[in-house]
Amino acid sequence: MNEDQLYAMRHSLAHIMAQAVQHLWPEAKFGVGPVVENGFYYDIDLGETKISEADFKKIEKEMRTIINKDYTFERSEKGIDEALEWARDAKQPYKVELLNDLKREGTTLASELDAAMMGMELPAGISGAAHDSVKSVVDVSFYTDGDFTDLCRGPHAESTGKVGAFKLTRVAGAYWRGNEKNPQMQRLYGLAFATQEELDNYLELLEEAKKRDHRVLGPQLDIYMISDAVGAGLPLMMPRGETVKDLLIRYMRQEEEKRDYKYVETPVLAHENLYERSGHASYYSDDMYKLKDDEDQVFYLKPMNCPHHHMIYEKLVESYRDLPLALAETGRIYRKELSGTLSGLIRVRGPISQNDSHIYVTPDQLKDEFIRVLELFKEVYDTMGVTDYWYRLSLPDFKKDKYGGDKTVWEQAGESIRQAMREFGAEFVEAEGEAAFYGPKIDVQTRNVLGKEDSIATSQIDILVPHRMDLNYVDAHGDKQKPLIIHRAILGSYERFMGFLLEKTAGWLPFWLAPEQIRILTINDTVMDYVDEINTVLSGVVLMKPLKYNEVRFTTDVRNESLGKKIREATAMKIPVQLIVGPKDKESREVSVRTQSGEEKVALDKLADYLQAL
RNA sequence: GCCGCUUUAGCUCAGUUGGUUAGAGCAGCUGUUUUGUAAACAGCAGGUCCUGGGUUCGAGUCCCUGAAGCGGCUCCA
Repeated sequence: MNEDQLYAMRHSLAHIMAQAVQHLWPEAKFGVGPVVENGFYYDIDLGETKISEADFKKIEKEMRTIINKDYTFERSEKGIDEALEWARDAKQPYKVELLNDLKREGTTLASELDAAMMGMELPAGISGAAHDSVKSVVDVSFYTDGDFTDLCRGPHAESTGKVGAFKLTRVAGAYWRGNEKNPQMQRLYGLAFATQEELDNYLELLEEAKKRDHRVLGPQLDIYMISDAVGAGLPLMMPRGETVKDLLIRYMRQEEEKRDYKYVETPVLAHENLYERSGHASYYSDDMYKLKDDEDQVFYLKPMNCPHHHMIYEKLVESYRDLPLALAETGRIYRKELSGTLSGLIRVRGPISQNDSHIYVTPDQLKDEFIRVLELFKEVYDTMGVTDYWYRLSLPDFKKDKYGGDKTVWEQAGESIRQAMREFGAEFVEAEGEAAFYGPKIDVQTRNVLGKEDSIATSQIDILVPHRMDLNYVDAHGDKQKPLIIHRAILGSYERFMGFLLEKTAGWLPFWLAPEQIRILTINDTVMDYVDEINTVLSGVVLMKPLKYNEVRFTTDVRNESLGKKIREATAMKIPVQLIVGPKDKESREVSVRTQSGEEKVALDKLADYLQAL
């Protein structure tokens, strides 16, 4: 089965599901029902009636009945006014709304998703997403199977009998047309594959992915914990987690200082005036933790480090000769995230320890400095073993009023980044409407264990705040100029990156980062004196790559337990190097090294070299 | 924040239509065992059934609050 057939099949299942729902709840009002990765969904408004997972059996049964009847999917076309009449007769207000928008604007504006659902007949060469160019829609298409007709562009499977294997997976709330102010509909999700076997395989994959989830692994490996007493979204780094985080911080600082970044530290609080001056207050004051002191002064817990750094810029920079200037900080920030968005280490309220830096440049330094940032991205990600990522160039969508300032400056900045990316040879996609309010940006995108796209880091151009905050330098002609700012976070936040790394490695962090790198497992207590010798050797091992002066971290398990049990426990804690020591090893002055890749004997006097090479 | 689901021992989970002292495995403790590449054996101990209300002769179980977690939506400087 090819991709197109699979698409048609999944899309047909969306119709069949809607049809089944209509049989069970005739008052159902339908929104849109597109194909998504691995399946489909349909948005349904049932008023007060709530569908729960307990209803899935019933719906699936009805779907099977429809499938067994093997109705043909028949396509028909109607003029737009005729279509509107149909939607009104069928008491489908959401379809009426979509058709009205189609008639008026040539598109449904809300998103490309909606356009894909319409039976739009577009003039040749114009895609559904090109809002501005399409102004009239003449005909729309419908598909009918049995007693169910839906506005739809298609294509569909030949008949309801030819739709492969499916399973309803969940129901969720979803705002009509993605707008919080609109009513919330019930979104029914289903998985669909060509065969039952493929569906089963996918379900198994989901189970496997769960085991790699950093929210499971993190607490299991004593990396971090969440305590109800402390609060939601406020993870506590445990000793092992703090070890990893500190190593990451030290490594980044090493790499950044090599490249002439200047480290600073700024307070976690700031007076409200700072955010009013920077312009952040008007965008984000609802999302900042506000504190009032006894003298009625208002402070915020800092939700970003930028304005603080700009104050240091003001003090340090007078002339173009002072540029570029890169200020860096492990900035601890706090954000009042909505409770429903919190998730493990990936989305927290704080602390978010940012690997943050602001690089102040003249306009003609912008491109080269941006390339240097891209080089650092590559260097760091290569070291971390992160290879499956791509860049997203996020540009403004001027139809949103979020984007202020001079349009040509935005365009120039966007073009500089594009140039830099091309010169550097980075692969990237462009996304309209994803820019920050102060400038275009690139995001580093990857996929999590479930295949869902996620940002792990960002690099942004700030073209607005230097004007807002009146940041200046004097150029070669003695004239006052505004700098541009590259705002970048290579590892994003250290917490988030740790979550990402745990999932990517399934908990098997690279040797240099493992909180407990080595565990000595004894076979019996006749080798205690030899264990002391090994301890002495390990105490002298200091790793030099990729982080310099990284003292080796090891423990000893001399408990009165079987070797098998000691191995089992050490492996459960994902300890990369297990040294098994028994009478035979003592005799031959070796250790038995057990790693994920196998077992080998290493002579005690070669052990230090062996570890350096890992 | 919104919609749906979930919350029982340190961990993973059982717990029938509301009915005596709420169960299991692992972990823990005590004893025996000195072990060669993923769980030695036996015994013991361990629980405000998420919080606060309510219905009932009786609530882990039913109803209402709230909290936290999960899946989405919205948001993400």
